[in-house]
Amino acid sequence: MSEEDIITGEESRSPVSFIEQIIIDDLGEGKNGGRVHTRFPPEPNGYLHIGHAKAICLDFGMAEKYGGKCNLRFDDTNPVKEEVEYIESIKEDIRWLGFDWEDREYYASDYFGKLFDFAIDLIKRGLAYVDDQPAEVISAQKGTPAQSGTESPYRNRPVGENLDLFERMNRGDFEEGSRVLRARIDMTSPNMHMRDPIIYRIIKSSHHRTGEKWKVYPMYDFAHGQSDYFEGITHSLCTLEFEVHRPLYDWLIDQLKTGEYRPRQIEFNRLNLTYTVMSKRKLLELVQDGKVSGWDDPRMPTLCGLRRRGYTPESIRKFIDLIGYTKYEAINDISLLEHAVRDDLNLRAPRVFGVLNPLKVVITNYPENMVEEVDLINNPEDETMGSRKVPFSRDLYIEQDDFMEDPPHKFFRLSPGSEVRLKGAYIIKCTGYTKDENGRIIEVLCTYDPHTRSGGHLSGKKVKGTLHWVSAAHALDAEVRLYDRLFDHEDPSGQKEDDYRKFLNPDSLRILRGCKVEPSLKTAMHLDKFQFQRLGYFCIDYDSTPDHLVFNRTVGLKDSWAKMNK
RNA sequence: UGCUCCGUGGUGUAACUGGCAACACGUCUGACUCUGGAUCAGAAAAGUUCAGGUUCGAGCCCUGACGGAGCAACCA
Repeated sequence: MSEEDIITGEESRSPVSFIEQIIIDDLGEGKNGGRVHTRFPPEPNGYLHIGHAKAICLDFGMAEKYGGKCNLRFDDTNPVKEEVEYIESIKEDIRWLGFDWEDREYYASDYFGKLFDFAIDLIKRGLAYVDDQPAEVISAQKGTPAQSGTESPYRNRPVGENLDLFERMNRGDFEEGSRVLRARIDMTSPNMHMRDPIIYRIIKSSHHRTGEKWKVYPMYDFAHGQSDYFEGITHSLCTLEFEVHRPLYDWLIDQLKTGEYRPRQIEFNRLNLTYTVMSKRKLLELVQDGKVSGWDDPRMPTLCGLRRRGYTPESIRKFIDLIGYTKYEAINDISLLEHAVRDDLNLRAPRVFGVLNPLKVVITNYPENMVEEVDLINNPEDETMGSRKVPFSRDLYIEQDDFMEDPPHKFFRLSPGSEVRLKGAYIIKCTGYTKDENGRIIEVLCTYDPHTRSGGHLSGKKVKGTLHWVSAAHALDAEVRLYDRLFDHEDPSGQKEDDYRKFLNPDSLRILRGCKVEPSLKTAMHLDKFQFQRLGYFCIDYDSTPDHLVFNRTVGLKDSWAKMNK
């Protein structure tokens, strides 16, 4: 595509989001010198989740696509809620997703000085004043959305007094909560945010970067737009709930700007997923209440949780690409996310044999001490991934579900008298089985046909089913963690009467021990991803060691047999 | 009861300055298969919240209803 095509978007028919269209139009009009500069502004008070990924992909994605830049800016204006701990995790997650802010790592706190000066300037221009009233009184005077507010008795305080008071607020002369600085706008505005919003409050906690230097800290509205302005941001993309803040954003920019350049705030819908909660507060509660093992519990929608679950950055980006950006709230089906990982892992995850619920199979006519190495394709979707050798012997394990004593009509697997293919090896026939004193089947007896080995001259023989298996003597023991959706209600937070915690799924984690996996997995590393053939995609958990393998199930394979039986 | 934003198959999104409502997920068939996966072929599924209006023609423009979301933190 030529540069012209990129700007007009005429080359590709693929539809663009309304935001991208705005960018294209702005570029076309030559606004802001034809620059595109975005920013991703997390508050360091929690871990990033997949909703943030939606913002990250937009912020970095638009910059990348239109030859611009995207800054990383920590919105650290509230020292009582923010912690350094989160900063590293946020950076790690953005990098993991595949984005790079280069040297542009900024902090709103970098601008505290300029912000303070701007506040002084507003005071001097009669556009800000110090209010001595307590929070409850100020709040009451704000009115309600349907009822206009009333003016503070301090609203017309002389400039000199405001200047003096504000300086002393910052010096620490006053207690927290005793005074605030307010912008002097319009108490009768139908927009609550324009009713003389508080722009500075006194906080005496130590700040993670500026220490004890400041005793007053700017509010979000007084920091965000100005930070955008200081950084030369052109498109400030945020979620829908900030829509009503936009008039204030613009008002402040109007007071600040000196030339033609101005940043523009545009809002898009946040990401909601079925069967999950997305608010930082709720995620924090789940962690603190021990409902999950931590921020990176594989059931969490956090990026670190998804990573541990076995999701790839590509699959997350693909998913976000699929759902789009609009101006109305939606709730996205988690099955689309699951589709995105399957689709990605299908192409890149090597296939292996793993038996979750082992059932012993003895091939009675197979020589007792013989071991054959059978050759197995690592990935039928990608022959460059080669093949591997897997040991085959007389005593094997297959999946318990793959044998039925008294099978229903369309059961293609093993049952008395039936024949199945052991994938990559032989066709076997079930000749009997034994039960324990409780009537549970503990062993299945089979015979094999030596001519049916894969690649052999009778290997073309048709059988209905193909099973995965492991050689009992060679198999490795493993623990497998099966995850299901954390909530059993589609929209756990949307139920007015019920707390979301009421919908926690009691079976969201099932731990299987004594699983058997093929020996090649001995050397697998943390987060390595595999397809356990016929079962699903699994990855190695952080808890795993070579002597105690632990797998997380990322997502199951589509299972039309299971569906038939529902 | 105020202001702002928004209503398109079950779900998420498309439809360029009005021109036969399209794609994906999901669902259901069938084919193929040494993964009941993948792949392939096909089907069902909305007439665009409703009512008027403008127009040869409206999902798109106008009016009015109805419905949903957001806004009353010294949070972001």
